[in-house]
Order: sequence, then structure tokens, then C-alpha cells
Amino acid sequence: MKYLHELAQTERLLDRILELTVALGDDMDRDLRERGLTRSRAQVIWRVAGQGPMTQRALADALGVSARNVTGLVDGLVQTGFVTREPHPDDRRAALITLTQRGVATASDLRRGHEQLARTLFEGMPAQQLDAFADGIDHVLRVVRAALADRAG
Amino acid sequence: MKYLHELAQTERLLDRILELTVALGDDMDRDLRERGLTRSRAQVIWRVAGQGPMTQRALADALGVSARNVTGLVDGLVQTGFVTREPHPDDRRAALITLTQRGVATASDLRRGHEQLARTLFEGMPAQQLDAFADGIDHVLRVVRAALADRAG
DNA sequence: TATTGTTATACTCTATAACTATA
DNA sequence: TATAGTTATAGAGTATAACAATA
Repeated sequence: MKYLHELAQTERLLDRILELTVALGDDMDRDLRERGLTRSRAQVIWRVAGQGPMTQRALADALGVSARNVTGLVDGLVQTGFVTREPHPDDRRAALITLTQRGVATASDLRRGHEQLARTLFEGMPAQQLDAFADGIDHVLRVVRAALADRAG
Repeated sequence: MKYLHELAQTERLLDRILELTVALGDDMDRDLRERGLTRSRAQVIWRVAGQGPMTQRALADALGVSARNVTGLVDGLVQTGFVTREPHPDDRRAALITLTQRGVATASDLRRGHEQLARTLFEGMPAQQLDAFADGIDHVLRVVRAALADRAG
């Protein structure tokens, strides 16, 4: 019976991890929605803010989605005033996705929100527990990555 | 400079947690896709398997989505042969969403997959580390839940 | 009157395939 | 020929509002 008990324990832990993923996602979605953004669109802003103006092709590769999808995401961001399509200096086929003033300001907000979230989540957690927690995350992350690579193989 | 350093450390930890949520989601999506399911539809099967035949209204409340949404999810599950709409014995307005043979078999597969995932993720993790990890998850989950409740007002 | 679930309508994310303009 | 990005088409999740059938 020991085995069954241990299994139930790890399953409960898995459930809490899954619950955490949902709760974290809900929290972010709510925040983004207040800014007129979605998770996918925010990722575009995040990338462009980090790497500077880039083509849609580069965005598609970075995000791991189709070129068509990026067209739609950028359309939405242009309409809502976060980015513009600027002509590429060397390639007339391509456009450089560039943050507007609003886009830049939003990227700063997202950055601060990320810092704030990290602070809120881990403040009051002793350094020792923080380390143990980080080790656990790394362990699980490695396993999941390996499983994904295995299936993709 | 100590503060900045610590902040960067917790931010990296947050990044890994977010990366884990994405990786776990991708892994589950791939598995579900092979079964002809999506995450939303699998949740319907999971609920009905756990609680027995239920109305769409009950499903909508349990999943926290609109009644319209459930209509669409059930439509998809009926078309793909996982559930049927059975007449409710006491209320002719309502239908009881019921698992087909395929639905029951799939629910068992999902259950086993959940056990297997828990086993894979945590096997080889010493009990002590497991406890520390669980504490960390609980801590973070409590904070996020509190943040969500706070915003919800 | 209130509730269950549908139709009507709309937005977002996502994909493949065909096509245009340019390299 | 190859590449960047669009149009065309399609499927899935999500929402609100109006409505029919029933409680």
C-alpha cells in the first residue's frame, strides 16, 4: 500500500502544479486584458522590445508559429496602436515591426510587472527554501523537456 | 547592488516557472491531439468521468465558461464520438452529457496518463526535496490565488 | 418569471495552401 | 529559385445577446 500512497501524493503535487499554471495564466490574462492585450500579442511586444525592430519572419521563428499567424497578430497590434510596419531598408519584401510610443510604454509596464510578480511570489521565502524550490522546478523542467524532445524525435 | 542581484535571481526563477507551464501545456496538448482531443474538450470528459452524467449548465459552472461555449464543446465531442446528449429524466429542457464507450475508455487513458506523468516527473526526486518543492508550489499558489481574489474584488 | 440550451454574431489564435512581390 | 508576407479558407475557443422551450 505504500506505493499507492506515494503515487497519490505525487499526483496531488502534479495537480497543484497544473492549478498553478492555470492561476498564473489567469492572472496574466487579466492584467493584459486591462491593457488591451492578449498573451500572444504581448509576446510580440516583448520580443520586439528585447531585440529591436524585426521582420515578421523573425517573429514567426522566435514564437514558433506560422507566418500567417504573425500577420494576424501584427494586424491586431497595428490597429490597436502598439506597433507599426516600417519599410525594411534593404529588403522591400519585408517590414520591420517597430514599437510605437504606446508600445514602448507598454513594454516598460510589462517589464515592471514581471519584476513585481517575481517579488510578490518569492518575498518572504527563505533563501534556503528558494534554492530547494528552484532545484525542483529545474528537475521537473528537465524531465518535461526530455519528454517533449523524445516525442518530437 | 545586492538587491538588484536578488531580484534578477527571482526573475529567472519566475521565467523557469513560466517556461514549465508552457512545456507542460505543450506536452499535454500533443498527447491530447493524438487522441483527437483539445484541452477544453478533455476537461469536459474529465468532469463527466468524475461526477457522472451532468447537464451543460453544470458543466458551464464547473468549467467557469459560458453556456454557449459548452454547447460548442459538447457539439464537438458528440461529433467525434466521445459523449452523447441523453434526455434528462426530470427536466425536458436539459440534456445529460454522458460518456460513450469511447469516452469512458479515453477517460481511463487520461487517468493513467496523469498517474504516469506524476511518476515520471517526480521519480528520482528524494523525499526531502519533494517536500521542499511542494512547499514552494503551495507558497506561490497561495500568493497567486490571493492576487486573483484581490483583483476580482 | 426563471432557467436550459440554442441561434446569431463577433473576436482571437491557430494552421495549410496558393499567390504576389521581391531577392 | 527562394523568400517575405498576403489572401483564401478552415477549425477551435471564447463571449454577449436574443430567443424558444420548459420549469
